[in-house]
Amino acid sequence: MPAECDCSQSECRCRGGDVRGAIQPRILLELARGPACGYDLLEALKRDPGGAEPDTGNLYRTLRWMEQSGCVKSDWETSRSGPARRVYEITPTGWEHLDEWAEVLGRTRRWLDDFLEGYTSLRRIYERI
Amino acid sequence: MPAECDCSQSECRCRGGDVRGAIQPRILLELARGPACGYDLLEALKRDPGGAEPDTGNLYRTLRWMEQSGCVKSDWETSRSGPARRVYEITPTGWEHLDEWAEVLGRTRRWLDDFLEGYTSLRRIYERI
DNA sequence: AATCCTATGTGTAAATTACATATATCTGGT
DNA sequence: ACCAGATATATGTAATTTACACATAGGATT
Repeated sequence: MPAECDCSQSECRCRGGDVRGAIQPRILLELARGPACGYDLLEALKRDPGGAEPDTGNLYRTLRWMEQSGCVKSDWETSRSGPARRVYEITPTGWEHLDEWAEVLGRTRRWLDDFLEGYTSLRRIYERI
Repeated sequence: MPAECDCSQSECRCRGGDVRGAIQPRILLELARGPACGYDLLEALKRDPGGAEPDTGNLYRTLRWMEQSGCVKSDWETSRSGPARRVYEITPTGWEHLDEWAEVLGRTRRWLDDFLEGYTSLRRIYERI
């Protein structure tokens, strides 16, 4: 059983149920709303209801990788007070990738629909016993 | 971008989009339909539309672990012709876990709904530019 | 001057997933 | 009789992903 399982065994495989590699589409969708720096994204993803808590290290590394692959581009912003911020924005390539992610995630949702439907009907049968 | 990406770079993070740890609930749901051995489950999961190709090694290991944790129980079946089969069936504990998985997966689906809705509306705005 | 919030990053352990391989039984064809 | 192929279970480990810990630095507040 996932996430909220409290059996603190090291062999417990009570994790999962969330979407793998979701940090990328989440970043892209956030940037689709407008430019943001890593810290902004971190805060935004924390607020995202139902979404997994983002990991700082992975977020910044993913952003650098996404820049290399052309999904986002960044510029240093020093005008504000406080430490310099690397502000990211989504590129046309990023939009393409977001489109592809949306397709894949649509398929995932359909699979979940089927699974949950199957579950519900089998559960009804089981209850009758 | 996920799954179907063909950029054969080793650093390409074009994977993901599927549900993490899904092999467990998939096994439980299959066993909820009736008893089955590992090979049966393998075939069933292959047929499952939209579901990821199951991995032989992980399937058998997961089954053994699930038996240890009480979700399933098994008996050797030697009556049939061919190699002996270890036939699994779901236990009441397994049903409880399946219920928990269904809850978690329901939340994942809601998150996907929100994501895809956000995507669709932002995409519409982007197109207009 | 100490502490907190903002901000970006690196290092690496732990967990998961993917791939390769080993073993054994039976069936059907040549 | 022998070989290929389907059935069936399992182990070993490489590759990848995720999680956790830590380092650094500017500026504001107390």
